[in-house]
Amino acid sequence: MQRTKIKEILQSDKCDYQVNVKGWVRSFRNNQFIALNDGSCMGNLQVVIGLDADEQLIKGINNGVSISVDGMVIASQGKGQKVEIKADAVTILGECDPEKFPLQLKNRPSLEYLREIAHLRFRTNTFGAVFRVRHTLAYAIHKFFNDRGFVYLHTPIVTASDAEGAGEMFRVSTLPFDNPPRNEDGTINFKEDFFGRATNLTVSGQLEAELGAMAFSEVYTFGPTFRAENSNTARHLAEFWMIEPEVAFNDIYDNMDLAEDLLKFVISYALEHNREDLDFLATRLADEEKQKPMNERSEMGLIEKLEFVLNNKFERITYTEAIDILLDSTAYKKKKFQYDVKWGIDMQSEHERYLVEKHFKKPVIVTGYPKEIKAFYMRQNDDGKTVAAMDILAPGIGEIVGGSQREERLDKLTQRMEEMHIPTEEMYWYLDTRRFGGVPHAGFGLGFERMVLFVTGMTNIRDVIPFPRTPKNAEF
RNA sequence: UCCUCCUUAGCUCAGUUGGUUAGAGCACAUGACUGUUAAUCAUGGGGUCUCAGGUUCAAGUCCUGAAGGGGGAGCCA
Repeated sequence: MQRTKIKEILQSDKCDYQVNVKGWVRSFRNNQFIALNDGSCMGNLQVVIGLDADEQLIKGINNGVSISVDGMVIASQGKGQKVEIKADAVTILGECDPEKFPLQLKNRPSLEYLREIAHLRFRTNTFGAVFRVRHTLAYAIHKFFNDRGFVYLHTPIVTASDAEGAGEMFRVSTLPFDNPPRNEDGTINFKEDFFGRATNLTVSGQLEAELGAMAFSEVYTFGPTFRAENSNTARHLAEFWMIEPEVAFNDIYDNMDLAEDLLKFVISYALEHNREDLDFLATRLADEEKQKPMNERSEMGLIEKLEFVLNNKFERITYTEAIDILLDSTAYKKKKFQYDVKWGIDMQSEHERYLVEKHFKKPVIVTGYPKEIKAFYMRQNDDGKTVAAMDILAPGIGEIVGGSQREERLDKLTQRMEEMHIPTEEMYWYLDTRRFGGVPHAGFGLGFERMVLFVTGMTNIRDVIPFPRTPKNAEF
């Protein structure tokens, strides 16, 4: 008999039909009631075993065991669920030694502990919900761009350029570590390496995406990104996923609209398709908040927050306005900021948090940053001081999107590259787009895990990627 | 990388001013009960108190160092 997904059975009120279900035992009560979960949804299906069941079978049914059940879906006699399965036959597919099974759900294992057994944590309610939502968000991103006629461009994972200066890179090499070929001056001879040159894992697909946009008009990338920074925070990973749309003929304002539309679309898509998971995560978050002192609790629940974001326009301010707001704040006047505020600084996270969480209390798009603190490819504004950059700051997360209108004027671009000591000869392929039919264009990078954090209400980025890679940690 | 806190049973955590045999809940085993919802009740087994030194008559408790983890910061998405 073909397997029926538990989600399908729980979603319908239909009764009195024969099914087969397979899944993992979450709890076994009273030698009679199995709570069975197959990952298709949050809820467990109650499987009822007759009291006359085989003793060996009953002994074998522990938490974590995988089973196959044939039986009749009936209206439940007990409270707590509409339907249940009266089992005719139960087969144990894979046993699970309860003495050794590290996942004991009744102990409410901590997120930190579950991170150490990340290969088993999918079998918990929290991580089940998180990764179903993560899937939905990934799908919604592709749907959003596909519906708008974007081409999904696969930019390379292995790259030779270190142009963007986005951070420390992981070297890709097949040279022997202990005895690499050397040049006469003692430096390593990468001409003998696999690619015939020094190569690294990508830190961004943007530059390549720009090339695609100069032909397809609108493209996006969605792939893994690698930063070898020694960052030990709840917001950083060495391997993370990034979405980078790049659109020809767009200016910075179109770019802001696109980013805001994208974020709102994927949030609404998740609310629509993963409501049960999000409700669970909202409850989990509310429980966690109860542990905190009053003044640290957030004013809104998770669902409320997501709906608020959907229903309100993101605040749009310039960097100069942002600095003025900070200078005018009581926090600044009472010297609450650890770092000083003045025009030209790269805003610290305490400043960004003030703007987003205290002043505006919603996502804020900041534009027009000083050119000194931004990348070479950003379009220079007429004031000669600022560039057409935009960062979207989200409450609780900080920078979730970073983007800009790109400098399409060849002379201005090469001049800026020279000022910042970026080799223009090596970057000929990038500059060619400005030489041969270049157009104004804009794009941004959206950190996927940061978005998953925002939507799920989780607080540590290591809990929203299946197998986190961070300094000193590449287990599993 | 910096600051700060933590590490006690398989898990979550108590452990008093340094003082005899380190406790609880859950999990596990055995038995009872059987429409349960983190089932319940009884009984039982389970400890290199993270590791290495040190102070002391005596260290889970105090000191030094190391490892791992949390929170905050920097870098950023």
